[in-house]
Formats: sequence, C-alpha cells, structure tokens
Amino acid sequence: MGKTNQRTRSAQPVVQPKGGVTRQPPVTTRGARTRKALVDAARVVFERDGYPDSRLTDITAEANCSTGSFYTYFDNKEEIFAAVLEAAKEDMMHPGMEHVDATDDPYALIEASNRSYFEAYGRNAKLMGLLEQVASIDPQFREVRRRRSAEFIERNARGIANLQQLGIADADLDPRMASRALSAMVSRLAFYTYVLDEWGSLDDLVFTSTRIWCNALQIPRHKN
Amino acid sequence: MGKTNQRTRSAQPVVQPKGGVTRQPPVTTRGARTRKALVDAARVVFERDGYPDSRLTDITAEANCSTGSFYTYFDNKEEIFAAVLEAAKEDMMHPGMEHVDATDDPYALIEASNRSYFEAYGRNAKLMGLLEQVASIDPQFREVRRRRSAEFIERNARGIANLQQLGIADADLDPRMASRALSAMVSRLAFYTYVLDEWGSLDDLVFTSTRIWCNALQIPRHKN
Amino acid sequence: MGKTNQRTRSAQPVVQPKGGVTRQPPVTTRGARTRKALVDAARVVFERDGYPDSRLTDITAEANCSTGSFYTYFDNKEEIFAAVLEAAKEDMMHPGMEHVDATDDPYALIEASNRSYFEAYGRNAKLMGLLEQVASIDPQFREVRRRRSAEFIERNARGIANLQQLGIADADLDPRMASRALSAMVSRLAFYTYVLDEWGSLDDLVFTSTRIWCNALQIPRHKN
Amino acid sequence: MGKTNQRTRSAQPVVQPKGGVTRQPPVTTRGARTRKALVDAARVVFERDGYPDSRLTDITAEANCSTGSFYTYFDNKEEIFAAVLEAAKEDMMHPGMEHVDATDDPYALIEASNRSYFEAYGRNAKLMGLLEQVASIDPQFREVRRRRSAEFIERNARGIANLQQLGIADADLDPRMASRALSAMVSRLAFYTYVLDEWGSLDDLVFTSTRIWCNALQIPRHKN
DNA sequence: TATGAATGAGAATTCATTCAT
DNA sequence: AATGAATGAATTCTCATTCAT
Repeated sequence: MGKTNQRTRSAQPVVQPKGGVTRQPPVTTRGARTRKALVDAARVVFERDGYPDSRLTDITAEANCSTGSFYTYFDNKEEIFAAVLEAAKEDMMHPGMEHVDATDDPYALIEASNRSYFEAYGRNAKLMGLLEQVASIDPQFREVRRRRSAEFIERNARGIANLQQLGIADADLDPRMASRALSAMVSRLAFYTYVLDEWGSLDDLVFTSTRIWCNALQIPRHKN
Repeated sequence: MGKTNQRTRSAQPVVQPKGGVTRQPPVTTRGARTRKALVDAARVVFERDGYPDSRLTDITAEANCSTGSFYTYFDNKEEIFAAVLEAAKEDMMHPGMEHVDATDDPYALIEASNRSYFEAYGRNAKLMGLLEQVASIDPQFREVRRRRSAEFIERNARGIANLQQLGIADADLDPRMASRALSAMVSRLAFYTYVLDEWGSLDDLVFTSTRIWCNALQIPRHKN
Repeated sequence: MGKTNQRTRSAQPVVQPKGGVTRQPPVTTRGARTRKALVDAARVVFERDGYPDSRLTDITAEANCSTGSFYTYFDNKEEIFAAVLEAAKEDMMHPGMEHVDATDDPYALIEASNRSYFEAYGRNAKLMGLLEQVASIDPQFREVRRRRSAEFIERNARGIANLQQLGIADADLDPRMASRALSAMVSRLAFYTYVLDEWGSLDDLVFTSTRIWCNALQIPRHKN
Repeated sequence: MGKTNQRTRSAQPVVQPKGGVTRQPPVTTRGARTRKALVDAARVVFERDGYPDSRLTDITAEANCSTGSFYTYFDNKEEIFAAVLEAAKEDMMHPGMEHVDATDDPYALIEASNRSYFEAYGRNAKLMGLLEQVASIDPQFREVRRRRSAEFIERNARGIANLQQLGIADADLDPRMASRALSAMVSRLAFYTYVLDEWGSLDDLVFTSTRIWCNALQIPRHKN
C-alpha cells in the first residue's frame, strides 16, 4: 500500500506536567488509521460489555493492535469513550422546533421534531444507554450529558417562547421550565423504549409525545 | 480505580457452597443490631462514595464491625444494597391520583400527587440517584427500578382512564402511553432537580408539571 | 500452635482520604509474625537486588505470603523500606564523644567513638549502602539520612565545643563546621570501605581518622 | 513511578545485532549538530527529572528530534549519560596541590586547591548530584566515580608525601590513607553544600577545610 | 539520516471472599 | 456471632527499543 508514515499535519506539542506532551493527534495516515480502528473497536466493546466491565485489552484485541498502541492515542478509558461519543456526534444530530413561522403548522413541526429525535436516538440506542451508564458513574460525562441536554432544552425553549409570542401557546407557562419538562419527557421515553426496550412503537411514541406536547402548550389542532 | 476483582454478575444460586441457604434473618437481638448497623452504614457509604467506588470494608468500618461479620448477614454488595433500598421503602411511598370522584377537583388532586412525589423524591434524593446508578450497571436493579416505575405508571394510568370515563380527559390519548410519558416527565424532573441539583424550586416544579399534566389531558381548569 | 488471632493491643483507626484507614499495626500475634516476616524478607531482597531492581513479589515470595498480604501492612515499597530501616535502628546506634571530662583522655575518647562508628557501619554495611542509594532517588529518604547525620554531627559538635572550652582544641574552628567536616570524613571513609569495599582495614581506618581528627583539633597527644 | 520495562543492566557487547558496531561519531555536520542537541537536551532533562525518572522521549522532545534519531547516536540511556559527563569534563577540572616546593607556602597552596575544587563542584553541582545518583544505581558509573576520585586522591597523596619529605607534615600518617580521608572530607562537604544545599558559604567551606587539612598534617602556619 | 508508530513484557495494586480462631 | 488476617486473580499503564518509510 501507499506511504503510511506520510505527514498529514504539523505536530503541535502541548505542555504537560513533567514536561511531557499530551497524546497528540496522529501525524501520519498510518497513525490515523490505527486511531480510528481503536475508536471503532472501543464502540463495539463498550456496547457489548458495558463501560465498567470492558477492558482496555479487549479494545486493543478488537482493534488488532498492541496494548501499547492504545496509549499512543489515549490516556485511559474515559478518553477513548469521549472519542467514541465524538465520532458518533454527527449521526446523533436532530433538527429542533426552533423557528416557527405564523404560516407554519406548529403541530406538524413539533411532530417532525419529535420523530427525528426518536429516530436519531434509536439509531444510536446502545450508545445513548452507554452515555447514561457512564454519566451515572463519571462526573466528566455527567457534564457531557448535561451540555447535550441543555442544548436541546434551550432550542425547545426558544420554540415555545416563539409560539407564545405568536399567541399560540399557553402564556402562563415559563418557556424554560416547560421545555425542561417536555424535553425530559421525550428523552426519557426514548430511553425506556430504545435502551430498555420496553414500551411501544415509534409511531405510538411520536403520536403520544406530540399530542401531549401540543396539548400541554394548548396549541390549537388545525384539523381533527 | 477499575474493579479488578469483580466477579461477573450472574444470578446467585439459592443453595450455598457448604449446603447452606441464603442468609437467614438474625435470631438474636445482638444479631439484629449488627445487621441494622451494617445497613445504616451501607447507606452512608453508598451515598458518600457511590456504589461502584464503595468497598465492603468501608461499610464494615463505618458499622464498627469486622469484615467477616458482613458475610454473616449478606452475600455480597448487591444484597446489602437491596436491603438499604428495602429499609427506605416506607419513606419513599407517595400517594397517587388513582381514585378520582366526580366531585373531586382533578387539578387539585394531580397537584397534590405531584407535590407528594417530589417531596418523597427530595427526601431520598441521594438514594434515588444511587438507584439510577446501580440500575445502569446491574440488571437486577434495573428490574427493581422497572417494577417501581411500573407501579407508579399503572396507578397514574388508572387515574387517567378514570378521568377519561368521567369525560374530563382527552379521550384520544391511550391512558397507558400518556401515563408513561407524563410519569417519565415527572420522575426525570425530580432526578434533574434533586439528584443533579439543577433546575428550580419545589413550587416551580409542582406548578409546571401539574399545569402540563392537566393541559396534556385537557382537564378544564375550574378557576385560577 | 497457640492462638494466633489473639489481640495484642487495641485498634486505633486513622482517618485517611475517602474515609479509609491507614495500614494499621497488626492486632493479632499472627499478624505481627507476618509483618515481621515481610520486613525481614524485604531486607534480604533489598540487599540482594538493590532497591530499584527489587520487586514487591520477590519480597512476598521470600516471606512466603501472598501479594495481598503485603498491602495489609504496607502501602508501597518506600513504606516497607522505612520499616526495614526502623528495625535496624537499634543495631546502628553508636556512642559519640559528647561528654568529655577534664580527666578523660580525649584521644582515647575520640578513638573509641570512631571505632564504634566504623563497627556499627560495618555490621550494617549493605543497609547503609541501600540508604545511600535510596536517598539519592527519593527525597523522603534524603530527609531520613539528613536527620541521622544531623544527629551525629550535632553530638560531635558539642564534643568539639566542649574540648574548646577545656582549652584543648583549636579555638579558631567553628565547632559546627568542624564537626560537619570531620563527621563527613568519617562517614565517607566508612562508606568507601564497607559499601564499596575499597580501602583498608578497620585498624587503619580508626588510626587515620582518629589521628586526623585529633590533629585537626590540635589535641595534644599525651603519649605515643 | 517504578521502572517496569527496565532491562537488567549488563555489559553491552561491542558488536551489534545486525553485525554493526557501536555508534560511530557522526560524519556529517548535520549529524554532529543533532548529536550535540541530544547531549545538551539530556543534561537538561537529567538535571530536571533525575536519572531514573527521565525518559528517552523527554530527551528527544527537548532536542526537537524524533525518538528514532536517538538510536542513531546512542545505544541507551547510560551511553548518553556518559556523553553528558564527557562533555562537562573540561569544566570540572581543578588544579591539585601536587607539586610543592620548599619555597611555596603550603597553607596557601592547599587553600587554593580547596577553593578551586569547591568552585568547580559548585559550577557543576547538579551534574555531580546526578553522578552520585547514577553511581548508586549503576556499577558502570560507580567505576567512573571511582576513577575520578582515585585520581584526585592520588594527586593529593603525592602532595602529602611531598610535604612529609620536606619535613613539613606529620610523618606518622600514611599519605594515601590521609589523602583518602581528607579528600573524602572535602568532596562530601561539597556534596552537602552544593547538591543538598545545606551548610555554609564558600568562604566558610574553604576556611574550615583548609584549616583542618593543615592541622591534620600539622603544617606550621606561617603567620596568624 | 530522520521519522514516529508499533510493540509487549513486566510491575504495582485492589478488594471480595474465605476461614481459622 | 464475631474477628481480622490471608488470599490471588485480574487489570492498568510504562517506556526502551525496533523498523518500515
């Protein structure tokens, strides 16, 4: 195959205690390949064994590399878990309900938002379960979860405030508190459905959550 | 940090190595005293260190007894955690909204139910956080949590069905799905507020959750 | 054999980070026996392999106990080395030249002091070499060495001051600086002779060091 | 902390695995530049971290070259340490008291010799401390130290013998033993002062050591 | 010459559980 | 019932050295 030791970008050393350097991003394509193999392997192992029961050696074995190579790219299990989360970030994205227009159908908008949330959650169910697990154990990932949910809540809160300004939503509700409550509802429904594998189908989820959401905000249903 | 000596979790046979049976309840008063000391100590240690990071020897030290004594009453950490949960059960009880009468004010009823839920949760916040943690790790306690939440959901579902029959609640909603959604919302609000210590005051919680709950079911507000 | 679990003294727990306890002195005679076996084994292993090249497992193997038992009594290699040093303390004691009387023969006194120093050093040569080695590596033992040599220097300084007051010793010398210099000379002679195994016999050492010491202080030689 | 990957020290064969020979001096100027950068870096790292705690990668990082390049010039840590010592050799030179003339003032001569010794030691204190450290660990450098001190002792012994022949010094002392004792005194004073940073000023050191030295040899003080 | 990724043997440490007293 | 010492499997992490490019 081609050159593997070829540089892909310039080294940027970072100072650490004792004058060492933090694990640097790989400089060669070979390095990038190994790093990716490790991240992919880690996801497989974490999803299979759970975070606390997974061993670093399982990850390196799965990635077909030596234990030492792990430490070329990561300092410890937390760090590679963060990398796994990072790698899956894209796919876990989902549109919100932020910008509502007077001409939009708010019911349809909320429904679409909920559906895409559930779909993204379902696609990454194992990983979401893992995040719950790790967050319950490690404050660092509690913070990751907090940031992610805060972003989601924020977006929904803006949507709710928007609807209130358009005179479509119950003005008595504090948009942030309402968003927290309804977002918590949606995410917990997803968790119980996809991670714990209890509770109904996607359509049931979407219907119920959307109906409750709209009722809760007292959004007039266009038809039906 | 990592558990190294951890036995892979698996159902424990009831029959013990030397032909014994699962730990019997203590017969002497001295025995009962020691057992209670251990359970109390375990709660302290679990709440302080978290379940995975707590050591059996920390528990016995806190209980002022020897390591060996632990095994007189419990087989392992799971078992004493179950005992801790059992001991706190009473205090974690909370009334539901099950039986609604035509003459009752459903809004007030739901509000009271929510308030008492949040209050009970707040009283045992550390323990509830622990249960979340352990459930994310150990299937046995996933099941404990499932049973508890199922009971709560069941009760609320009956309440919702009841209101629907009285013609007070949105008949389009499936009572069980609606109960799952709204119960998930309430419990998750409680978790974020009392365990993670984010989000508002008790009154805000009660107001928002009750308002959403009633709006969601489309219960007419008589006054206010 | 007799009871081994018999208590020898009351437990005195010491609070540590995370609420644990520091390694406690053994409570039973069995425990005391094991601890002693470990300390003895450690001395053997350290003297054989040197401190940096010795492994904890070599120590437990030599002591015929499990790796785990090591941690019942010590936290790490430094701690057991300190225990080895402590155990040998008695035997490394040596009289000084502190209290000189007008009727004493100062030459004989200094000679006796030097001889007993060399003898004690010779008896524990391996251990003294070890202390030099560890002190060069670990600040904690640098401090141990400093304290021991400071004590020796102090004693000799008082002896010198004493002789000066009696009008027997060169009054121009600062007793502390002189003591440092002469004590350093003696201890380094011992090191080269007994640890590195170069340089002469005990008698040569005693003669030369005593003669230099007395000349240096300008102590009149009564005879010989 | 502990060295885990440490190869047990043993004499290295001159012939290398692939039929090569020990590292040749660099032929190109670029090579010479890299080699010098490594030696300089090594001194920095050794002085900063101590010999046992320094890593080869720290040295290459400090020298701004790759890990691989290290092995172009050196076989291992010992070898580069030897090179560091070699590079500093010049600066650590100091005149002795070898050739005394009947017309010389022996007191002044000894004083000058001592002063220049202390000054050289002080200039290279960190490195001298390092040599003590490495000598305590590695027989190869024990031998380096031995040779250096033997040379110093030899020179001083000749000086003492010289003075004895001139009838100026105590004839009872064996010149070699006396030199060992007095040289040990001087070098240990320097070590405690400059490496461990205890004990007085240069002038105090020079005064005390010279006075003791002269008293010890019973050299008549010309004046004062 | 220079590069930097890959290697893997080896040591420290933990703690649930057993068991002799 | 109580005690507390003993056990040892299991896992993480290190870093000198090699070698393909």
